[in-house]
Amino acid sequence: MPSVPIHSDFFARSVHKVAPDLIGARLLFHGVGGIIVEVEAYHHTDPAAHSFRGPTPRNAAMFGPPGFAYVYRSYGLHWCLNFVCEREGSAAAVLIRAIEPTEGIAAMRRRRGVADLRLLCSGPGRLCQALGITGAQNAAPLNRPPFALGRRDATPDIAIGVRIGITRAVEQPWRYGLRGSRYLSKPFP
DNA sequence: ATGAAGATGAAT
DNA sequence: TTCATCTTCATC
Repeated sequence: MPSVPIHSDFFARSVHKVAPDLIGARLLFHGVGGIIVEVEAYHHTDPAAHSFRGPTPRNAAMFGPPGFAYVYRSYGLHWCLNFVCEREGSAAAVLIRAIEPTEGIAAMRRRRGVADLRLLCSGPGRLCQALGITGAQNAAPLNRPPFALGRRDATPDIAIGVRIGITRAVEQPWRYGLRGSRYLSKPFP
């Protein structure tokens, strides 16, 4: 169902351009997924970014070329999915924080152990569990299976806000969401 | 070698 | 608000 596929060039731009452009796009993994409704932008100049203090084994994918996944383990038990952006070495990425489930809902419910649509993918850890994404997908290319990304057809109403769970970084409007969506991890002000 | 913090989520 | 759960990275 991904209409027009998203290719690597899409990600070879400023992370602050890519992030809002991802709202409304379709993300599938093995045919399971939905519409991206919430993301956050991270740049290596940002103290909250994993890449801020230079390359490490964990963040290596962030320093690689755009159009690849950066998956990391959070709090020892959750996986979080990012899309690497900008030129190789720029170490910028967009954290995918929430999607609206549209495909493979039965599989998502099985993996998550809950039925409520709103609890399936409303959060970075939740959506990885629902789609079956793990560290095995770190550094995987986004432009070919099992990933499938589709462009949005119309520009949605995008809400802008500060990021979730970030206390040390400068307060900047680097969180983007589909305004009014019921599938956000947290509401926008 | 050691420890503190962490881009979270679920339960209380 | 608490806690589960454990990797990562900085520091000693």
